[in-house]
Amino acid sequence: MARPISHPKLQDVQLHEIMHALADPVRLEIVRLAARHPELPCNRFFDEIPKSTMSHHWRVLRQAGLIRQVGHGASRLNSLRTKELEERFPGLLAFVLRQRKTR
Amino acid sequence: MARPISHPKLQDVQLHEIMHALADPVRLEIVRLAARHPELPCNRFFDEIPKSTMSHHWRVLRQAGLIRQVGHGASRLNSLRTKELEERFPGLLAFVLRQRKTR
DNA sequence: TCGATTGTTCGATAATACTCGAACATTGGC
DNA sequence: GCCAATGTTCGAGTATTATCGAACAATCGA
Repeated sequence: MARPISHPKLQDVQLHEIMHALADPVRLEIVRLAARHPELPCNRFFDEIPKSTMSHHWRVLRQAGLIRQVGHGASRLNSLRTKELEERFPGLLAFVLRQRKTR
Repeated sequence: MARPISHPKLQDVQLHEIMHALADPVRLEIVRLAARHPELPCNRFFDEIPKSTMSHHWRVLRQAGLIRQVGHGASRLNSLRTKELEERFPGLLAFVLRQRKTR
């Protein structure tokens, strides 16, 4: 059986933890792609980055409460926790997604 | 004479750098206090934190473009770069200041 | 000029984070 | 069962960051 994937309650997530998760260009790009591509597998669009590195970034985002991972076959489908984030950090996603990709 | 204090142009600041500067509870608190107290000296309200540590945090915020420091006597007065930030990262300050102090 | 105030800089230490290869685990198809 | 696909975990190496005392610099008032 697949082990359960643990996600924090957003109520327990502090703002500085969110900021830390977003303080990396790759993770910002992941968030932007996840916004455009619901149920995004972990390695799509990131062929040049080793999968262990990607796994690390996904875990940081998950532990910060930004994304939710659901096992689906051999894959994990990643989705932004849009609604929950809006309740806990209103305006956060809108702000991040409004920004252009960092040069 | 006082050496000039260097501040980045906000156009050169990238989002992940802003996020990194805000990924620390002390610095978030500094920003919130700076919003309420324009021209805030570096060590006011932070008696329990060593001044060298505070100096470090102020520098991080300054280099990320979040605050501007102006020499004033033996002090440095710190102010949020509110207007410039709103142009470069619209909604950022509003978002941060909307959040409660992290528990 | 002396002393108090304010803050920076330097150096050391500890902690944390990023990257990535290798090995392992899980799943689904054949 | 075997294999390919997907992703995690582990460990190591590197880099960045946080913290803080001590020494230094600048300013102002007496």
